[in-house]
Amino acid sequence: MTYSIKEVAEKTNLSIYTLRFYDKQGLLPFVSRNASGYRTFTEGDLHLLKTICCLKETGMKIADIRQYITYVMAGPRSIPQRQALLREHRQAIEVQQAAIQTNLKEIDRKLALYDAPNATHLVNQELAFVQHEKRANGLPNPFVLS
Amino acid sequence: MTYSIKEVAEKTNLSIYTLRFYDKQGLLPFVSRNASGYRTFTEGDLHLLKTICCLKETGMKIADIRQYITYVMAGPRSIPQRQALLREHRQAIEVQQAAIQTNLKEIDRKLALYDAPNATHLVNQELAFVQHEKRANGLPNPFVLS
DNA sequence: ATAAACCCTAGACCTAACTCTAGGGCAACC
DNA sequence: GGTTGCCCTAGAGTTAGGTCTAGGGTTTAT
Repeated sequence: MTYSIKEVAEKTNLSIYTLRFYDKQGLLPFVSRNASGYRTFTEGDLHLLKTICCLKETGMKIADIRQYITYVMAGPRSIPQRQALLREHRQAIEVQQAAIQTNLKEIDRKLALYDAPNATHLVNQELAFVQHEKRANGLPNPFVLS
Repeated sequence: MTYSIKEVAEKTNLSIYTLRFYDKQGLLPFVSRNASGYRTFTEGDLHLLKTICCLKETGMKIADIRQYITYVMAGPRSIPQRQALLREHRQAIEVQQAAIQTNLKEIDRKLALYDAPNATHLVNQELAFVQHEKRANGLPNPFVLS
C-alpha cells in the first residue's frame, strides 16, 4: 500500500504545503517518486515521517531534523551520531519541561490569588502598592483612574 | 529603587530591543517615563514583567498577553476575565505537556533501539524492509548504496 | 565643554516556518 | 475529448517575534 501526498497530509495533520516544504528542506529524501514524478509514500516512509513530527513537536529545528535524517539515510554506521543527536535533544526537552513546570506553578499562584474570597481586596492592595511606588519616585501614574 | 531599561534587560535575560519591542506591542503600559522620557521600572513593574515572561515562556502569544495586561490595567473589576484567560492558558499548557510526554516516549524508544546490543542488525532490518517496500511498488531506491 | 555611556523613536531588516500563486502536467470519468 | 481533480515546481508572500540602524537627546565624569 502506498499513499499520495494528499493522503499523507490527512494522516499526519500536516498540510500538503508543509510536506512539500519539508521535502524542499531535505527532510524527506527517502520518499520516492512514481513514473509521473508524484511523491509516493510507503508505510515505512510514514513511520519515519512520524519520527520527524515527533522531533518537530518537541521543538527541534528543521536544520537538526535534516541532520538526523541524513544520518538515517547513511545506514547503520551512523548509529552513534543518531544517539548523540537524540540524547542532546532529550536533554533540551527536559530543560524545557522543567521551565514550563516552574512557570505553571507561577500561573497557579496567580489563579489562586484570583480565586481567593478577598481577591478584589488583594488586587487593590497590589495596585495601591505599585501606585505608591510610582508616586514615591516622582513618576506619572499609568493606571486608568476609574 | 527604580531600574533603567539596561538593568531590567540584565535582570530578565530579555534584550533591550525586546523590552522596547514589548512596550511597542502594548505589553508594558504600566512602565512610567521620567522627565527625560526614559523608561523607569519600579519593583512592582518587574513583578508584572516576570508574569509576562512566564506567559511568554509557556507559549502565550503577544496578543493574548496584551489582553491580560489590559485586564490588569483595568483594576479588580477584570478579575473574572483574568481568571478565564489564565485558566484557558493553563489548559493549553497541559495539552502541550501531554504531547511532549508522548513524543518523549517515542524518542526514548528510538534511543533504546540504538542502545540495543544488536542495534546494527535491527537498523539493517528496518532498512531492508523499507527497500523491499519500494521495490514491491516499482519505486526507485532512494537510499545510498554503500 | 566635551567625551563616553546612556536613553529615545521610527522604521528597516531578519529568521523560521510555513502558505500560497502561477503555470503546467497527468488521470479518470462522462 | 473535455472537464475535474489530482500532482508538480519555482518562487513570491505571510506571520510572529524579534533585532538592528539612523538620527538625535541626556547624564556624568574629566
